[in-house]
Formats: sequence, C-alpha cells, structure tokens
Amino acid sequence: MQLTRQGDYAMRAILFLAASPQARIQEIARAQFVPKEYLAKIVQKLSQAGIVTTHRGVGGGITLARPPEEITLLDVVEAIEGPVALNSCFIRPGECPRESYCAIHAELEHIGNTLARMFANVNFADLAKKEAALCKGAKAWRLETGGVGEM
Amino acid sequence: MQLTRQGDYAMRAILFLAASPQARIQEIARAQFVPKEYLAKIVQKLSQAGIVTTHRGVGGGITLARPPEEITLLDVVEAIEGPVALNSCFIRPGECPRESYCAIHAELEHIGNTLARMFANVNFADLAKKEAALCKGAKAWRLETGGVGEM
DNA sequence: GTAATTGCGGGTATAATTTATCCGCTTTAA
DNA sequence: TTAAAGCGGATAAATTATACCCGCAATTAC
Repeated sequence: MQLTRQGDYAMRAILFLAASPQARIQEIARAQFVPKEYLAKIVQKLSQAGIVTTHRGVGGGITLARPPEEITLLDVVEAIEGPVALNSCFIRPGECPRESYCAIHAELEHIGNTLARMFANVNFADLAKKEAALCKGAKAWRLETGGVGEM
Repeated sequence: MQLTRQGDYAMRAILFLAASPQARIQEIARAQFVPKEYLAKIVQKLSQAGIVTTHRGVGGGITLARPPEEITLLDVVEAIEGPVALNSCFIRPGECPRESYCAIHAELEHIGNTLARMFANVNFADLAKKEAALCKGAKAWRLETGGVGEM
C-alpha cells in the first residue's frame, strides 16, 4: 500500500520547481537527496505526461508546464505509478473470473476512486505554501536543538 | 498503488468464510482460484493476526475468529500487507531528512489515514450480503449470455 | 495406539518490480 | 565549434511477490 520511491522523488521535484521557476536536474537531485541519473528518468516520465517542460543545452533545465495551482498529486502519481487503483482487476479487465459479481471488487473500486479524488484535491501551489510555513517552524526548531536537514 | 495478490486472496478467503462456518484451506483455494500452498501461507498470517482460528486434524479447517461484522477490510489488509501508509517515511521514522518540515509527508499522512478509515468502514458481513445480491444478478446474466465463472 | 487428516513452519525457486547506473546521441546556446 | 543539458536505450543489482515442497505436530476416528 505504498507509493514507490520514484513517486516520492517526483513529488519532491515538482515541489522544488513550484518554488524555483527553472532548474537543472542536477540541482534538484542535489537539493532533494535523489540520485541524479535516476531523477533524469523520472523527469522523462513527467515530461511525457505533460507536467514539466524540458529545455536542452546550455542554460537549459526543466520548468513546470503549467502553474503549480494546476498540478495535483494525482497528476504526478499517475504519471509515475500509473492509474490509481487498488486492485489489478481494474487495470486488466476480464482477468478475474469473479469480476461480474465480486463485492470486494466493487468496494475497492469505490475506495480507489475516493483515494484518487483525494490526490486530485491537493495541488502544488498549496503544498509549496505549506512547506514554507513548516520550514519556518523547523528552522526555529533546528536552531534550538541542533537538528539537521537541507531546506 | 495496488494491493498485492496476497491481499486479494486473503479478502476472498475471509469472504468465503463469512458464508461458510468452517472450511478447509483446500476447499477455499479451489473455490476462489487460489493456489492452495500459497493460501496456506496467507492463512497463517490471518491466524497470527487473530482474524481466523485454525483447527488441525480430521474434520479440521479454519473458521473466523469473530463474527464477520467485526472483521473489516482494514484488519485483513493490515494483517497481510502491513500498516496502511502511502509513504515509507511513516513506517521507518527518522529515515528522511526532510521529515520535520515536509508538506508532502503531512499530506500523504492525512490521505493515508483517510484511506485506512475507509477500509475500516467495510466489514465482511456487509460484503457477503452484497456478494449474494450481485451473485443473483450475475446468475441471471450468465444464463442469458453463457458467461462462465465459479460462484 | 495407530493411521489418516489437516494445519505449521521452514526452506527454496522463480518471476516481477524497483532502484540505480552507464553511455553514446541530440539539441541548444554562447 | 564547443560545452552544457536532457534523451533514450541497455543493463545490473536489490528487493519483493509468488509459488511450491517437505517433514513435523496436532487432532480425530477406528
């Protein structure tokens, strides 16, 4: 029941871009503790999904393809992990012989849809705002306790 | 974002037991199209989680440890797949350096909790009732179309 | 008390997926 | 023309999921 690390990396990258207009993969990778070669692959998926736009060559990098208000967790999760569905039945229909009368199927479908809706209700502009607020708090906390962590 | 096949098998087994008071692993496996050796492993987990009670020897088999009204999807999912959490951060705290100020973390935690609550709201008595209703419909449908499938 | 049945638990094999890295290529701007 | 940056294909390594097997322990019937 977990997202993959790829999904995590992707969300962090988009969150980073919501705060910086444009950045190179290498920069994002460094800031977010992600192996840059791997992040490059992830960015390709995000690019193919139309979430980011890439620019090659000197002075290149990646930017969000649309304002962060219009990018949701669902967009990113689906770009990386495929459709949000709790059961493989939904992804390859006709596979399960119980399909036509399965109460579990029906229930999981409903819960999965609700889950997808929850993801869709979170956009990256809000996340960036929240992060900034949390970050402020954490900064104060770090000064007091000597805790560490890139911000 | 999917449950594993194990989770699926486990749910089907419990649903089966909600309709039959007691059954052998082999019976359940046959009826639900599950490899019986594999199901045996899954039943062990369900047993250790206190969801089913097992009885060895002639005339043995497994029974639900409590009435199906009191067994939820969450119980079964957690017994098989571990805690319902969308991000590994929640399972191994202290791993992520961003933990203390991460807006994504906070959001996923919230969504994950809601998801768990949705699972907890579905019990197997209700599922069994729904299945019976769906099954009736499917039976009629099968007679008309010649479709197949164990019921 | 012996035999048949049924689950227990440990081990192993296979496959699939996830994570990560590498390298030659294309595009782009200076 | 060159250096920077992403593209895309290949592959390796690690982890997890799926499945099977076997001897053992418990239980019941005879």
